[in-house]
Amino acid sequence: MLRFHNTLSGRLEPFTPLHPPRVNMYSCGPTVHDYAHIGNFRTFVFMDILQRTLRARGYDLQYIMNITDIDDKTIAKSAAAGVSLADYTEKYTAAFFEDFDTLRIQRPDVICKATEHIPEMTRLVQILLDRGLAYVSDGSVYFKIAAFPEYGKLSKKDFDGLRSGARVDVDEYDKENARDFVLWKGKKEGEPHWETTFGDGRPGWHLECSAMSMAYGGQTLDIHCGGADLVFPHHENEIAQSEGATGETFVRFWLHSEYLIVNGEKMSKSTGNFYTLRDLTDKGHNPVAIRYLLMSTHYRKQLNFTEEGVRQAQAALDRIHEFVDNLGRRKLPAGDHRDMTDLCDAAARRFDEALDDDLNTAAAQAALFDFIRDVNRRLDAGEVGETDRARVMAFIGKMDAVFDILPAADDAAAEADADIAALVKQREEARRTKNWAEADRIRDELAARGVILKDTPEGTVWKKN
RNA sequence: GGCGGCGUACCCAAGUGGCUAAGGGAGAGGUCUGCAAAACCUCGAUUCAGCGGUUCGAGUCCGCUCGCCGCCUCCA
Repeated sequence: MLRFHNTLSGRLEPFTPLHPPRVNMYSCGPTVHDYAHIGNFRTFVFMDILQRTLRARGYDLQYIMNITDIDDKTIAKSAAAGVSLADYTEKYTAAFFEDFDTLRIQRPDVICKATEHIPEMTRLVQILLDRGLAYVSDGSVYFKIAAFPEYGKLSKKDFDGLRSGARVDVDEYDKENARDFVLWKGKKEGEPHWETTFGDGRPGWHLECSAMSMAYGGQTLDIHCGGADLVFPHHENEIAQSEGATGETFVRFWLHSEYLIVNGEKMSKSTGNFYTLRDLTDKGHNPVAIRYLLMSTHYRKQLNFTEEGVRQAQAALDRIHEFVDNLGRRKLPAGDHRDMTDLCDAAARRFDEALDDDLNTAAAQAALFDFIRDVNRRLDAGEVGETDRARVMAFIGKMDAVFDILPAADDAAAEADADIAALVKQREEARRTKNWAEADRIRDELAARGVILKDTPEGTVWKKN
């Protein structure tokens, strides 16, 4: 039984979609004004585990993600760079999905850009105006929080005091209440704008997620997720806009991932602890190790990202890879063992139960390592047959459908260096004739090239360091 | 000030009242090996920030103290 922590209730709840097996899931994507950083990817890896788990459980998932390609930052930066907004955001949108590939994050089924959904947004604004939940002021349209009593239910904030009391100074816009948020920003000189019946301008940030998520996922979404920092005000505002317009529950399950911090403090460019994925891969870190590290802490707990952590993750990853390689090249007798069948079944069950429990990836990793140790023990004892191997690999395949941490087939091919293979063969011949001096010479030569040799009962295998 | 979270071995990290506190890294032994390396196996917390309390029983619940962090403004 799959269950998730719902931010709305603050509790773990059994997950059931509104219309099984269909699941509509929306997550807040990037504002494409720069390269995404490692903190962003913590959240996107979490979403990746979420979508893969849902698919592994047989759900017919439609995963929707937006691209914010118009906002203050994108407008300002594109202008500063002297390129069009579209050209500017296209560059960083492409970079964003390149990073997805690098981290093996599966792409959403629907990727929607704000600028391509202006009609959906203006329709939503008009409905809110018609229903008295929004008002025009000084050319812009604002959502009237006082008209939506449930405002604050997601972030557990009480705005009663603020509504009647102190009014914060509002310099630029004329709002009835300081907490009212902008739906539609009035036209400004030099900024992109669209014509509407309630005034020319451009959408406010919160609007796009309500409009696009409902356009693709319907009035009531099964899951909406994002980083914890979006709970307020972004998601709170989405609820107000959406439920205000439809009168229906907007989202049934809200899932939020906690912050990633770096070296114990919040990532910021000024303190020099700000990493993009590219910074880390340039330093030689394996992106799959980064992926592994990002899923080794539960998503609702802060993760302190360090390069030492990446190294530890790489070591853990190596152990898994080693296990699969070793199992693959062993010569095994035909047949199977009852004990091995039970072992595989139990591992698969434990792995699934861990993920079912609010995506407990750390516990799922532990299940994997326990399994690896148990199989290694039996391998040493000669208690693993060909059929057992197939069962082990079947579980490994199931695991990797969610974790996606095993080497891709073409990775292995890329490593197949004929020159190295020839030297390894020469050394094996030297060893066969007990020409130890020559064998050691070749070993040293390869070591100098970063190649590590492993003399196994099945022959010598090698890998690049 | 309001809301929320965290503090488990040298490091990372599970644990959502009840058999001997998962797992990974590092470390220490051992097996294999021509020697190595790699790999594999084994061993590592009478103890869960501290102090009280509830309970037959608490790392797990309650209270207080100390330390750390997030949100309350754009932010994954």
